[in-house]
Amino acid sequence: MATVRKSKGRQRIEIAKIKNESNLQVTFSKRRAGLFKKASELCTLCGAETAIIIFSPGKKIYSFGHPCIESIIDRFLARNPFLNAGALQLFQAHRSANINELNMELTEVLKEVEAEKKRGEALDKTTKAFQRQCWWAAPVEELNLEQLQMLKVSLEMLRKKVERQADKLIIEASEPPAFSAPYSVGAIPPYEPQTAGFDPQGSTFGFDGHFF
Amino acid sequence: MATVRKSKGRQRIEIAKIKNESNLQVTFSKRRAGLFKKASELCTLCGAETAIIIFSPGKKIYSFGHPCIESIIDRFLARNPFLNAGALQLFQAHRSANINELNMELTEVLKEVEAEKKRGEALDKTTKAFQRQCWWAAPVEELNLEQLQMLKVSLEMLRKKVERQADKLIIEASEPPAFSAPYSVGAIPPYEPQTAGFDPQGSTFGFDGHFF
DNA sequence: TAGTCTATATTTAGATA
DNA sequence: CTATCTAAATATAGACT
Repeated sequence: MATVRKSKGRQRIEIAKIKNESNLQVTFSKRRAGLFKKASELCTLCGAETAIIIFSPGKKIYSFGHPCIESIIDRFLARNPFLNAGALQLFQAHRSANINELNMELTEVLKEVEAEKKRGEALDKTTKAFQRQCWWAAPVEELNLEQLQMLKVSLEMLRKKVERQADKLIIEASEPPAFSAPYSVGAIPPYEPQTAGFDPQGSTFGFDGHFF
Repeated sequence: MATVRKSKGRQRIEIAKIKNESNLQVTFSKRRAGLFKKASELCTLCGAETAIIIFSPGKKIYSFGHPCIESIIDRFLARNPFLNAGALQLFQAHRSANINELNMELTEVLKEVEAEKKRGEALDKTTKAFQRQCWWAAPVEELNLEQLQMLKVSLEMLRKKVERQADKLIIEASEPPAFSAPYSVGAIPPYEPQTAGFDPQGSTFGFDGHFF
């Protein structure tokens, strides 16, 4: 009697965009889980520090990080301050006057910081406690003078972002605020992936995922 | 005649820190490559956007990103502005006077930005060109009013970093500056991992990889 | 969307160059 | 560190719950 084959087993698939929407979803879930597991194992086996961020096709965000995703990102950014520095300068050439003004402001601010620091406040215990905290404190441990300057560059970048966004807001009505913070998979031992739901507010968020 | 077995094949290993330094290195290389490949496949198969950052046990940095690691990180941070916000407030409580001063400065700066923007400069073509650029431009496309405020928080954070690091520099001699920018695996089709060598300058960088 | 069950495709430990 | 080879360990496509 011919017993019906339950399954043909794993089939080979071409590495190309899956067209069947349902299959795509299932494959995404399974492979995302697999990827996180592999990352977790890499961390444990080799003592590596790993961060993974995934935006699903539906724009949901999933992340993994050990020992702490933010600290890893921070260190990455600190070492990678501005790949587009050349491009920025080009941009600045078009607005150099205003930018110079802003830069002077920035210098002022930094001077203030210097001044406050020079008042000689010793590092208090609170500071130390917080340096044990996660992302924003961690990289401080590693910053040297040069990296500090990168931070300064980052500061300038942020200002530009704010500035450019402000431009945007003039010509676009802004969306209603809604925020939910993504969670990260932090520790390894109890390996357990988590999801962060963040629903883009409709098509105003319509980002096609390609910049070039 | 007994033909010598060339290999016992893949052996099961315990998922725990590999003690043999040589094995650890080899396993790290192989599994890192495997992880990047899996990530690449996930992107292609499902149209996901993925960023991976790995710090090797030797503190070298490896990264993967599609379509662009910085844009993914930026979007992650924009949605994840400050998990430690509560902790920060505690910290601020100890220095509220000074912090308030700094915040006022910040407000000033932001006001300036507002003012400049209000001069009504239309977005020029240069701006648009640059918005097609990678990380620093990309997120601007997605920022709403609320996210803009997150940026402001980030700005404050950066200032604190600078400030705290300045404190550090008082009590520690700084290392000689040396910088090399990490590369990223950007596109998928020709899958090809890359390495970024960044040698920490000796034990002053001695970071044990754990914050807690 | 998340599990379960096959049967097979892929990855990779260990040895070696 | 990178590459290759082998055989065994894992991951996972497809079908179903």
